[in-house]
Amino acid sequence: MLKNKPNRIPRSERQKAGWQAKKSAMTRQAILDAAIYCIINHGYAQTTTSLIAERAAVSRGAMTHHFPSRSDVLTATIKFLHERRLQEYRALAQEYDINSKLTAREQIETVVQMVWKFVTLSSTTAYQEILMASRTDPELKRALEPLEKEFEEAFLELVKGLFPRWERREEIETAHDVATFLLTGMNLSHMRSRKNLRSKRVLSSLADSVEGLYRRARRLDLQPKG
Amino acid sequence: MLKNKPNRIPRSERQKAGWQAKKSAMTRQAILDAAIYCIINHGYAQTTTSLIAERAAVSRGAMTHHFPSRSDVLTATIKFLHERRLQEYRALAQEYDINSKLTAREQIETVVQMVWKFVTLSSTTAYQEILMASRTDPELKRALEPLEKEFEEAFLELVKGLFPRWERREEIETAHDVATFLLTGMNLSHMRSRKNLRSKRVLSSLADSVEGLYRRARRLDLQPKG
DNA sequence: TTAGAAACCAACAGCGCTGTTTTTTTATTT
DNA sequence: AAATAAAAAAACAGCGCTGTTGGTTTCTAA
Repeated sequence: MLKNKPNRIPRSERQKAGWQAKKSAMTRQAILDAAIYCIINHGYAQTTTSLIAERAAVSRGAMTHHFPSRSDVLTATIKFLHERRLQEYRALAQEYDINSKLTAREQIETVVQMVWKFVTLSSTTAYQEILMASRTDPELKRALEPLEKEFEEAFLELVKGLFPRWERREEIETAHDVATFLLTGMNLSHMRSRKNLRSKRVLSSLADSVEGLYRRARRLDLQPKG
Repeated sequence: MLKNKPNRIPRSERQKAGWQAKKSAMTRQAILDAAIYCIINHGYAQTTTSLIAERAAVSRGAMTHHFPSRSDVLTATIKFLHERRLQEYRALAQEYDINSKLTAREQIETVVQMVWKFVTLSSTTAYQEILMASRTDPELKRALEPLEKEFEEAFLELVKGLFPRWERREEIETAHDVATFLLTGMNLSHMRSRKNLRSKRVLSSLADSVEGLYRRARRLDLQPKG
């Protein structure tokens, strides 16, 4: 949804130099936001050009001007989503800042909460829609591949930054993999019965796993000739 | 693909009583098989009626006779898939039969392998396509809900059958949840680097988790006043 | 063997989506 | 202020998918 429709912007603003470029960027952004909205609320396959344009409050023709074809919009959208997810993750890492006075266990539980929060974000839903679609869409797959790789690396780096005393790459990477896979899988499952109870137990078991990996890493760090 | 095209069946067979019913069941089955094939190879959204009919080597009109609308085919397909998945799981449970001479750890590793095998089956891929589509398709969601519930229960029952000595419901259910969520998530992730190494480590960590839950359950079983 | 039912097939009409073309509006530059 | 460029809008044509209709073949039962 285009929050600042150009014709609603005061004349003073609209006469400044560079206004056209600003306006263009605005509608471009509105289109990308709308595309993500549609992917989340209607699914990837149902995200048609008309639907995006309508949501962005832009004519389809205007959209064509910025993105000649449907796949152009969607390619740009996945790149934008990629950036947004990185940004959201960094924000979460700050929000769930690990207080150094916490015990190792408490720190781990905090990070598990954080990853869970991230995995249940709507931008993750959008990503999963795209990931699933890419399985049977070669063009999308090609566009997504480098982003996946980059995201994986950035994600791991961030987690490592959260545990500065956790030096061994092997265990922290495994812990990270276990956490994301488990929480992603849990998020996708509907758990049609006793959802709260079960998810609580799963989260606790996950913290146990990570703690086990952490202890092993500490042990091997202190006594490197294992 | 209709393997036994009616006109290729010998006259002797075709003159038996009840032949028409048999033929009808055959094409119905061919349609359902084709639908699953299409969902796996083209994705849920791209699974059109024409595509299914073509794959099943049946005219679209014939298909209409069995399933008046697209959603009729797909509803029948998810029910069929549901049965097939239960059946495949039972088959795996037999194939990976737990030898009672194995240690607890070995038994656990075997079951982890089994669940991994199940999760990477193509029928699971089909299921995930449907699950994902159901998120934004209310009709599909309604049709899927009871099946999900039933499958969850049956799945848990089967796992419990594999560990007769593991009595406490709480831990075995958690172990089951952890295993399926983790393996589902891993299967969905592409792991763009060092896939083999990482997945091996994740599997081993999963076995550790399950083992931990198992040991706790044994402890609490033997000493019930904890 | 024949009437009627079941299964199957082909063709059509309506609809929505995409991509293109044409026209109009808005901004920039000299 | 006029010329040019950029942005936005509207209209159109082609295509594939769905559901429907009318007709043909194949089976069953009297």
